[in-house]
Amino acid sequence: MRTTPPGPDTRGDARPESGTRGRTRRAILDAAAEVLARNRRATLADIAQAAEVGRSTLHRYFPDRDELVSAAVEDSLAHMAQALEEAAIDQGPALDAMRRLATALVGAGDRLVFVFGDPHIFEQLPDEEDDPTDRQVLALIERGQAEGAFDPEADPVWIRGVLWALVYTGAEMAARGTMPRHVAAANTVRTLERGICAAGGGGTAQ
Amino acid sequence: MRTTPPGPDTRGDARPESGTRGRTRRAILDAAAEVLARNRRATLADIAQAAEVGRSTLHRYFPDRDELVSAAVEDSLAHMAQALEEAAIDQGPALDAMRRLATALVGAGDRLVFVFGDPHIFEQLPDEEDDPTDRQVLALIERGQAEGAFDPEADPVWIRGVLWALVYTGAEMAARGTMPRHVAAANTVRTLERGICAAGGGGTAQ
DNA sequence: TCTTAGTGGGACATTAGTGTCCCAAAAAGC
DNA sequence: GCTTTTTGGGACACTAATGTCCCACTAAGA
Repeated sequence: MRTTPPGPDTRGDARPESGTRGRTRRAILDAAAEVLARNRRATLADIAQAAEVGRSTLHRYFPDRDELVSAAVEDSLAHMAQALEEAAIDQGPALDAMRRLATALVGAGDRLVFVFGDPHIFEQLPDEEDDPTDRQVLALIERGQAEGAFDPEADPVWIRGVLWALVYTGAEMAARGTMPRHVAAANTVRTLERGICAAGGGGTAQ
Repeated sequence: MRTTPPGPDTRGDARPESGTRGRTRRAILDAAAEVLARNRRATLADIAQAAEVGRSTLHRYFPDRDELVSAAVEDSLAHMAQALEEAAIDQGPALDAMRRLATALVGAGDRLVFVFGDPHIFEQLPDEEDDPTDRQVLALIERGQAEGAFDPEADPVWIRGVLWALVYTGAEMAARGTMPRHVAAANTVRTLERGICAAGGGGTAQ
């Protein structure tokens, strides 16, 4: 007599990820971010197909759509958090830190587009204030302003918005194949630093 | 005996928009852009409700979802085209033209978010190359580079991407109430001109 | 090799969204 | 005022998407 039904073993947290299961879960989450980034109305069947997984397998891992989306969001945020971790943005000059950050985030590609491309998802993120990733970014911005590296007159919240928007643009262009990733990253950094104007007479700011 | 069924009169193009019908159509298109900008999975019922219109009325104007979306996209593009027209971006110094353009577009708000926020919609726009709006924007960028106002080393396509991204950010913040519209527009222009760095030591490009 | 975990796919039931039709009532236009 | 247009809502059929279950098959691991 079998006591446990087939399918992924969810009881307890003892085994975090057993080989096969881990890989399947990965594949599904990756596919979800990729597919949903491009089409918010994609069906579960679309996602399963992209993950090269049966639709029933997908349901085995994520009982319903909401759970899948939540998990994919969480996973994507984790990816970004790790990219941010590796960029060590609390170290060195703020300008350099920002460069590392932008480069790292452009590399996060689809996941960025997925999470921030959909206002609906975006709005119901675990309170912005509480998100450690966001805190770190804001901290960097404020540090940069204090150091005199970033525009002191601009609202930090605005700068954060700009940062995400430009990184998003870079990630999107890279994902779309408009330009190779490293070029996109370089452009992002360059634009962050000087806008789109020529070196000399650019900022005739009021 | 009545020969014409109730509902909007679509025969011929004689009468472009009879008062009531025009207003209803407007309301639906506005609501569609607004609602879809915030939630791509919104249902027709959601849109009808936002437009303060019965679901059957909505169907009367737009037989199916695809037609509604197409019409809403077209309408939004028309709005932007008009904003662009009013900005007269082919006149005066490129820098000034860009300021006018950015300001005008931030004002387009939801419509911008609607059209450019969804890669799925965005990708199936009438060939980018053929879109006159886009041509004008690219022309402005190239003119700006020729005039020495815009960064001559940056790819015009990249600059266009940046322009849309920052305008989008401004529009979103205004729509979300984070800051009043005119502040958002000012921030957009300022960032376009000088990035996020302080005036003096900013662009230590590479 | 043998056992077990994990999978794919088919066959459903259920639901949510879509699209159609009709009719009484409200609004617009005269 | 009266006529015509337009509307909202209900009832409906239809479809796509979701979620559940089962079973045979395969890959992984002892």
